[in-house]
Amino acid sequence: MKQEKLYWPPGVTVDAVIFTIEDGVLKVLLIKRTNEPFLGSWALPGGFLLKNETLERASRRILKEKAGVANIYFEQLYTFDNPARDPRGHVISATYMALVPRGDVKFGAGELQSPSFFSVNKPPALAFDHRTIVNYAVKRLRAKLEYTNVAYSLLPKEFSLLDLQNAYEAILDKKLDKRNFRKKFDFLGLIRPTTKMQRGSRQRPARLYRFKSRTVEELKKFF
Amino acid sequence: MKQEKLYWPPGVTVDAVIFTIEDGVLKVLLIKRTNEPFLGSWALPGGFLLKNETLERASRRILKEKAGVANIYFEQLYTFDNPARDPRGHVISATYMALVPRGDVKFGAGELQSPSFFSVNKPPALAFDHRTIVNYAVKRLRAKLEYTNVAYSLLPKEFSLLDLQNAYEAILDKKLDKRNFRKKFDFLGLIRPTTKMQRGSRQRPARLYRFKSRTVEELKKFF
DNA sequence: ACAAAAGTGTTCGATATACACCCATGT
DNA sequence: ACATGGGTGTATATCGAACACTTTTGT
Repeated sequence: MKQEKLYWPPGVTVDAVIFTIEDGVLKVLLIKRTNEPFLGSWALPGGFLLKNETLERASRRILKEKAGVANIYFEQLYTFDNPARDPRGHVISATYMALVPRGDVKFGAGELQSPSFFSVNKPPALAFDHRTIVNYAVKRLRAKLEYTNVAYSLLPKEFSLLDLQNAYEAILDKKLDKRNFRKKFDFLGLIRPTTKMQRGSRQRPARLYRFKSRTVEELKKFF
Repeated sequence: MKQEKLYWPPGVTVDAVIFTIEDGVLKVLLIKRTNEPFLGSWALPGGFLLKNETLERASRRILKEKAGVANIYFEQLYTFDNPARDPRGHVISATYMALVPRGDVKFGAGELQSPSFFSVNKPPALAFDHRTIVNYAVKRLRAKLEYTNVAYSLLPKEFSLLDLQNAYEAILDKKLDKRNFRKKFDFLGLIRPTTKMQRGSRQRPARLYRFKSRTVEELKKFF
């Protein structure tokens, strides 16, 4: 190919927006950068592709390294390539969104980057264009919640109906009516009651439920 | 950074799925490849990024070169990087979807790649993973049609209600009820009648309408 | 007994769907 | 006159939203 000289491969990174629900709040996993640029800033976990690594494999690697989780729900979001996004030059970032139950996360023992979850409502200042990326991810997650069953991937295997409703309320950022919420899930048939009850609270124990399917399904409508 | 040697920038290309409506059918622009690999196959217009070119700039360049259009609606779709998608090696492709009124398209005069529109329902065999990309784009376009006013970008400035309905039917691939369709648009208030009537048919002339806004707007619901 | 969350139905308004006939024009 | 698409309303079904009290448990 004659024009070979014109091709100029930009750097390719992957950044992961890892969401969880903690204390009834939607949170995102951030790490403290130990390299320039933006040394010391909070940022999304991510990095350059390794040799011959695909975008998806790189995302899985990051999920494993930073959050100790595998085989969870994740999907590609968008590829950001604003020329000003990286002071080092032309670096494009393919971004992924992952959803994890808080209890499944195990931060690496010798992790120097102090990975922590932050509320998406009051996050610290972020490196690069990561604030934009988080906002985009939240928007996508909201949309997804309305026409799929992805909520299963944020909750433990067994959960009360209030847990479920709290997750929806945290993500959609609005109050929902308890009776209508339960009616909707009843109608959708996505979850199944177990025989177990929630333990350790000092109120009436709630029945625990499970999602019938732990793979993504699209629904007609939702909320 | 110590791990520099591990970074291996893959090639980065852009491919454009350019849709239009012609003869009441949803069509996609394809070119005949004049280079290896897949020499002689039909493919989406696209190519490697030029030096310092952003993904979006590259998409605009391709739109201009292959379809002679600028300032039209387009959006990023997805970044494909299946390792088997390109026989030359690790090449990732950021894909864009563009919507153009058929009448606005001007194929380049000395164009060797015979750009032509093909129905998305019976397309020829396509190079690389372009069939997958087209299917993905159709799905996105359908979804978009249901909660935005993007239809404006597929139609000429002035159009009859039947033109509009035909566009929706072509994309959604189902028949719609004429009265309900008009009622919906009436309710949504997206279009405005002009004083002009359609000329040159041998039936009763239809009133011509315009979209009130030719920028993308999100709606609550749609079809 | 009391505090706290669990659990449970009905009414009403809005929206979606189904459906058929007369009109205006060109040939 | 006739063929062709242009244009118009109503009735029903479905879905979403609003709303409050009794029950069960732990302390």
